[in-house]
Order: sequence, then structure tokens, then C-alpha cells
Amino acid sequence: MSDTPPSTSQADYKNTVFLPKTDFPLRGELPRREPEILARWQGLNLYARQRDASKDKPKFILHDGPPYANGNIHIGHALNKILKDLVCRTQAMLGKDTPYIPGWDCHGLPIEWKVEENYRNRGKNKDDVPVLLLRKECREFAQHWMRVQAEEFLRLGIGGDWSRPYSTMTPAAEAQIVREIHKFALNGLLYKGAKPVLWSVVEKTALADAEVEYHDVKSPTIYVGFPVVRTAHAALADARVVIWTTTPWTMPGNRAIAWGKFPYVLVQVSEVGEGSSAMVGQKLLMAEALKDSTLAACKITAHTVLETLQGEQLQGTVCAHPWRGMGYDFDVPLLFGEHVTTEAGTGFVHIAPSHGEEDFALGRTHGLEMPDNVTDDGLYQPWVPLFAGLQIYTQAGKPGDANGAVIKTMIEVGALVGKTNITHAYPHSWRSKAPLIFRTTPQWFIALDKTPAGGTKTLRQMALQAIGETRWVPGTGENRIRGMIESRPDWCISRQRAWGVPIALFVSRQTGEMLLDDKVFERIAAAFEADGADAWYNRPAREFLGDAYHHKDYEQVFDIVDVWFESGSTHAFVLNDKANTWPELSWPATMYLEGSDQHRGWFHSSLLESCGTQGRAPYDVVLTHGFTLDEQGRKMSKSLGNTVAPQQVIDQFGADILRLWVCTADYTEDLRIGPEILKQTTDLYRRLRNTLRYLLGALDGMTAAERMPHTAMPEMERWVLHRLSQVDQVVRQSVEAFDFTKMVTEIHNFCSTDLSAFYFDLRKDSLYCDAPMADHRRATRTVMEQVLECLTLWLAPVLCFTAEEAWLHRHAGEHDSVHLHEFPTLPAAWRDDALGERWQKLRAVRSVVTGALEVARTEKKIGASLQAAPVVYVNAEVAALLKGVAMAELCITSSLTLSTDAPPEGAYHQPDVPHVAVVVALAEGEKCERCWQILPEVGKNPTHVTLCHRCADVVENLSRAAA
RNA sequence: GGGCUUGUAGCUCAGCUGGUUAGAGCGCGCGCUUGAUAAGCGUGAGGUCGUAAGUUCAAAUCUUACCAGGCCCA
Repeated sequence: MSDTPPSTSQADYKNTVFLPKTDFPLRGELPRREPEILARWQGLNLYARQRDASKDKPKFILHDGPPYANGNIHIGHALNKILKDLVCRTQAMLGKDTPYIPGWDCHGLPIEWKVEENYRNRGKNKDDVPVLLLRKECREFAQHWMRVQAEEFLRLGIGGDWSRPYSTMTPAAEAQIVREIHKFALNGLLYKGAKPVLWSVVEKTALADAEVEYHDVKSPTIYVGFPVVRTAHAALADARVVIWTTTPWTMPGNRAIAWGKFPYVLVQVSEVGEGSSAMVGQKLLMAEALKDSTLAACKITAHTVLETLQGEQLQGTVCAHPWRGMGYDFDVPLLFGEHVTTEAGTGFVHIAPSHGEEDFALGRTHGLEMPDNVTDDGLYQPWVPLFAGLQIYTQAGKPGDANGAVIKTMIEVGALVGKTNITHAYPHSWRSKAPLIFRTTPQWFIALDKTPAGGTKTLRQMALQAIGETRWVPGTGENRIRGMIESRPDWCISRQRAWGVPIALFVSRQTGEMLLDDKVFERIAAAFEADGADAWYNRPAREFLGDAYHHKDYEQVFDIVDVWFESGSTHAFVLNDKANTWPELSWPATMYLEGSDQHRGWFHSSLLESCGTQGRAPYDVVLTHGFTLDEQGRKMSKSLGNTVAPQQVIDQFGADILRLWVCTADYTEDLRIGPEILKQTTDLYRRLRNTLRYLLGALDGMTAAERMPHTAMPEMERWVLHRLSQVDQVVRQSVEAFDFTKMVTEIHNFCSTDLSAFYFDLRKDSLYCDAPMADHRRATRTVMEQVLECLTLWLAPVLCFTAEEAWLHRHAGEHDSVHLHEFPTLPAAWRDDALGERWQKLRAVRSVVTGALEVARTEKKIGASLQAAPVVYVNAEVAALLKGVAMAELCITSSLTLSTDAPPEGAYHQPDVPHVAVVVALAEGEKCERCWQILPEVGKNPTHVTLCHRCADVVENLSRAAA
């Protein structure tokens, strides 16, 4: 090295190479950096600036489905909110105004429970707590979790007006909800009916399904013979129809017997065993399939079969209640029951319409009486003959004296045929652990099959029509909700609870009719507007009733409305709100976007509510997503230990990783997440980040003067621009279809296959070694600048933090943000499909060369591809394709020879690329110290003996410029 | 039990109305590079398309059953 002039030392040549230079770090360190970016957005007041900048653009209104404010967010919440954010951000970048007002669902049972639990822990009984105090604590509880969840959503990068969210518990919301209820009262769809519910006599309240748990208990079961009094079938004239029940206490409520479509037998008892209740000579009717088990249970040891008949033949048969003449003188008809099976019992089911779901349905169909036999605390009502005042369950949750008394009376009248015990699953309260009873209670309903006042269609018909007029994404959602709306019963909207919006009505004590008076309704709504729904509890009734009515004539309804009715009304108090709190919104929403469970939930209730009050759906598009599962496709549960918490992902990887995960999975189905999938996501992220980083480094010092017009560019640069326009098209189409998977896949493959593995690799030589203002290099940097711009903008909705970081490295503006820009509008001239096809072929030829190089590498003939100087044998057609193409540059070899001669024996070729064969030779000459190409010319330049001509020129010019 | 729905390489996804040896990216193995370096390039190995019948000249693609999941109901 001593004879080499200092100015031409290797180290100095290295300094003349234009390597990528950027402060954009290789590693994201997202958990640390994202909060800084969030703080910057807050400082910029970004959301407000976005709204301001887009206020004249067409609106895309994504109405937020309110999560329930009672705990930290889980991965499902994260998925939902990220998808919403993706929709809003992509639509905004397409040129729409996308105001987003997040909301919360605040009323309802789970919160009420939690607050009650706090009381119990302090040794207090919730019944002793004034209702307004309870409601206050519920409100504070919900407020707390709203704040917590808002922070968590914000951290995910969800853009929205977090300073003005909506909630279902503001006075304005509660007032509008009550107005919506009144609309249903006035249009005639609201009515008072009855419904069987699971009732706790200990807590003196109905229980929701979620409050019920099942435990095995031992129950007395009795076989009772109902004497036939009228029949079309002569043999049955003096027979008894045998029913079986595990709840003897329901016998006073019996009003019918149900049969099934299977064979029955009439047997005559000829012998009974020890302790049998049956009597010799009795004729008993039971299902053929259950004969043996029934006879055995009733200890009937011998019998004769008198007759076999089909269930259908029982039509018209009527029994007497076993206690006829003792206050139970009504007829007990035999009716067909869809639910009757031969799985257990006798094939006859005792029907007590007040004490069972199916009993109730059958009773309604046939107009059976629904006696109100049981008090709130589990006693027979005073008017129940024989049993008034007896107890079904005690206040300790133990069986009372009712069952025993019923059985005793059955024996006395000779109706008991048999008695055993059974252990079976029975519903219990999950709080008091007391057994529950079915009890039919008065409730408020919205009628599905009634035409509202002034309308021409029933609510069900309107809803079905609205389903057809809505765009469902994916399309399968339409079937699902249609099936539900077609078959659902009337909507029961009342709940006997404290934490919610009361069904603020008055009912005449005299007629039972509800009071329908606009003025009364307006006073109620005005009071709610001022004080919230608490007004219903803390103001006297006469304040609402006014002078026209006397409060003693009316009963005030204190049931609260189903929370689904409330959330189903959000469109009314958010999109359409009277006070114009959110003037940027409008009704109906462009889109509702929730998990697929909401076909039964929010999509459903919003549809019914809106059809009932507005005659159409509150949305144009409904997008649904699946559920998050673990990597094995199992549902996540704490007990399985397979949950993935969003907080954990954010702390370990960053929110952008979670956002990218959403974009790699197909959200129309269930999505899996777990360690391996997250690792894959970080790998994808790294590729995207590195592509941005490389471009930022390559563009170091880029100036406008360097830019080159499209038409002056080399073919390869024009090909890249063509690819940009293709990707742009896919991105836009994917956004229109809400297909973010396709969008991200396209971008990622472009980065990987076209840029990193091809274009960047090939252009390193020009970028690093050409003179700064060489045409070739200018073209490269002009294209790279466009590529960076496109990638940053396309990725902005997905990697909202990383894209911002990249954007600011390129456009250092104190007040700028990538999120204030739209997708790039690319010149139509960039699109060149012929060029695209041509380059596909060129890359195929290239793949034969790289294949050949790989063989040479394996044989240790070469290491780097620049050591090679392949000879490529092609036919005339391929030769024409390659004419004018710098093949050595394309293949990153130091030189390359084309030949149309026949390839020698053993030349490398690939079956998928015909007429191309390659023989790898070593490049001749010395290695240029600067560009590393091996060329014969190296050593010929007296000043720069280790450089090629190009590099010597560049270095000369540089040192001249420096001097 | 009912309604809707899913099952393609280790992972995430493409495979249109049935038609040549089932594709991509990532990961993995091997090699190269050390001037994108906790990066980059090349190359290779991975799938009897959940299982089994059936329709058809031909099925991942249509039908049925079964198995394993998911959501909602009962």
C-alpha cells in the first residue's frame, strides 16, 4: 500500500461511494416511539385539523357501536376499533370526510351487579339502598371505565373525537331514548303482554339468562292420571291420561296436556307391587315407547294392553283436572305439542302456561288461561284453591311445603299413579344460589306483525325490506340477520331493574290502557333532558301528568327498557341528535361495523328501532368481522390460558404490529392470534419498515433539480412507475371492497419482490457509484422518491405511527402529518401494460441466469455475482426481446455475453423458460475498488490504478469539485 | 338440538362460474454478501386441498354424510 498515493487509498474510495444515509432507525422501537407520536398528534390537534381540511368533501359516516363500559379492552375490542380506524383512514385518503365519534354503552345488568356486589361486600342489602344512590354509583362506575377504555383505544392509534364521545347515559341520550319509546307507544306497536321468565323468589326478581346457572338437584317426580271426560275414541271413555312432572307445585296451574306424533297404548293394570299408588283395574294411557319405564316407575307388575293408537287420534279428547269439584272445574284439553318426545316421562306433558316457555307458547296458541298463581316471594296467591299461602321455595332457597301438599292431595283424589325421585340439572340464581321458578309476568313488547299507525307494512316487513336495501359485507351476513328477523317473536323491551332508562309511561288504573298524550310525553322528555332519567324517580308523577289527569288514576311504570333498545337508538341521539352536539354527523350512517354476534345484537335492534321510528335502516352498509381465536383455532378463555391481551402486544411489539395483524388476517372469518402469528407479523413489519428506511437513505440530499421527466427515463424506471400505478389500482379497489388483506399483501409483495429483490438490488450500482448528477442516477432517485411517497401514503392507514415517522423524515414540517394527505394521484401515462409484460419476460430470462449463478456458487466457482461473466445462449425471438437491454446490469454481473449460437452441451437451462441457456464464465480483469465490478479496464488509469473508467471519472470530478 | 359459517404447505392468504405437473409472501434448510449488516441477495425442501362416499370424460372447486372449529339461539 506504500506505493499507492494517499488520495487513492481504499478508504478514500469508500468515502466517494454514495451509501444510503438516514436517521430513520432500522428498528422501530414502537412501544417507546408510538406514545411520542401520539403526543405530537395531540399537540397538532390532528383530528380537528383533519375535519377542518375535509369539511367540504363527501361524508363517510362510520357510526361507532358502543362497547360496554365495564372493564379493560380485550383483543376483540382492539380488532373492532382497528378495523373501524382502517375504514375511516382509508376512506379519508380516498377524499372523504370521515368524522368518528366513539361511544359507550353504560346501562344494564353487569354494571348494576358490580355495584350491588360492592354493597354486599360492605354488608349492605341493595334493596335498602335508595334507587337514586344506586344509579349514581352505577354512573360513576361506567364513567371510570369509559375513561380507561378511551385511553386504551387512543393508544391503538384510533383516530376520533375522543374529547366528545357519546354515551347512553347522558341526559340528552336518556331523553331521546324515552322519546323513541314514546314513538312506539304512539304508533301502536308498544303493548303490554306477558312472558315466562326465570324468577328468583329469594331475590324477588326476574333473572336474565346470563344470571342463571344450572346445578344438579334431586326432585320429586310424580305420575298423575287425568280422567278423560270427552273423547272421540270410545276405548278412552273411562281411561286416565298419565302425565309426568318434576315440579308437582305447578299442578294448580295445569290447563292442558300435550301429546306427540307417536304411538300410544292403553293399558289396564292387573297387578301392582308393594307401595304402588296405582290401582288394579285402572286404564292408563301412555306412550308405547315409554310404557315399560312408566309401569316400572309406578310399580305396576302386570298389565294388559287394550289398545294402540296414534297421537293424532287424541285430537278432541278432553280431561278433567284431577281436582275437579274442588275449585279446579275447568276442562283440560289434549293438544299437540311440537316439543313432546319419548325421551323421558310418559309421552304426555302437563301444560301450565304460567310456568314454562313451551307451556306459555302452547297456551298462547290455544288461548288457554294463564293463572297468576304465585307471588313474588314464592307463595301461592290467596285465590289458589286448596293451596293458598303455601310456599314453593323458602326464603332460604329450600323447597317449601307446596310439593308435599300437591302430592298428598293427588293421593286423596286417587289421581296419583306413581312417585319417584330424579336428579337433574335445574336453574339456579348465580348470586343467591337459590333454585328458580318459571313465572309468567307482565312485560312490555314491541309488536313485529302489526302495522304502525299511518303505515302500510308491519315492522317485520319493513325490517326485511330494509335488509334487502342494505349492503352486507361479507354477503353471508344478510342470510343470517334475515333468518333472525323472519322468525323472531315480538320484542320484549322491559326489564325489572334499576340501572337504565325507565319505560316512562302511565297506565290507567281503571282500564289498564296506557296514557297516550303528546303533552305528557313532552314533559317527560323535557325533564329527562334537564336531569336525566333520574327525573322519573325524583319528581312527583303529577309534574308529568299536568292538570289534565289525576295521578291517583294512573300507575307509573318503573320497568326499565332493554339495553338493546338503548343501543338500538344510538342512531337517533348521535347521528340525528336534537341538540346538534355533533353537527358533522348526519343520518343515516354510511356504515355500522361490528363482530358477527351483533346480527342478533346491535345490527338487529338498531334495524327494528329505526324501522319502527323512521321506516328504514339506520345504515347503508353493514360490515361484520369474526372472532379472535388462539393459534389452534380455539376460543380464548382465561381458564385455557390462551388469551392475548392488546396491552401486552402493545408493550412488547407496538400498536402498529397489532394493526398490521388485522390487515394480514381475513376478518370476514374468525381470526387467529398468538406468539407465532405475531412473530410473523413483526417479520412483515420489518420488511415494510426497511423498505421505507432504504428509500429514505437512498434519497439523502435529493433536490428538485435532480428530478427527471418520465419520458426521459430508462425503461426499468418506467417499469417501476408502471408497477406503482398497478399497485395503486389494487390499493384503491381493495379499499372500496374493505379488503385490507389484499391491500397489504399487494404492498408487501411489491416491496419484497419488485423493490428489494429486484429494483433496489440492481440500482445499487448506479445509486452508489454513478456521478451524483448522472442521468441514470437521477432517474433512479426520481423514481425512488415517487415510490417512497406512494408507500408512505398507502401504508398510512395501516401503520399509522410508522408512516408518520417516515413522512416526517422526508417532509420535515412542524405542522405536517401524513394523515393530512390523501392517496397519491398518479399520472395515467405511467401505466404501460406492454412494458409490464415485456419486463415479466425479461425477469424470466434473468431467473435462468441467477439459477446458473447459483450452480456456479455451489461449485465454489464464484461467490458474489459480480465475479461472473455468463454467456447467455438464446434463440432469435429472445434475442429480439433482449435487444438494447443492459443484461449485465440486470443480472448484477460484471459482464454478460449474448449468443444466438446453439448452446454447448451441459449449459444450464430451465424447463419453464425455453430457448435460454447459460454458461457461467469468470469475469476477466481486476476488481474495481470502488464499484467492485471486475473489468479488464481496471489498472489502465494511471491516476486511479484500482478503478474502472466510470469510477475514475466520478472520483476525479468529485475531487475537482472539492478543490 | 336448530340457524348461519369455516377447514388449501409450519404461518397468513390466492385459487372466478369444475379442465394442463395446486400458487404467493413469510418462516425453515443451504449458499452468497459484509457498501440496506440485529439488514440484503440467491436457491431448495414443504400440500393425497379436514375425512369418506357420490355426480362427471374431468373436482380443491358441485352433492351428501361424517370429523374438528366458530358465532347466534334452544
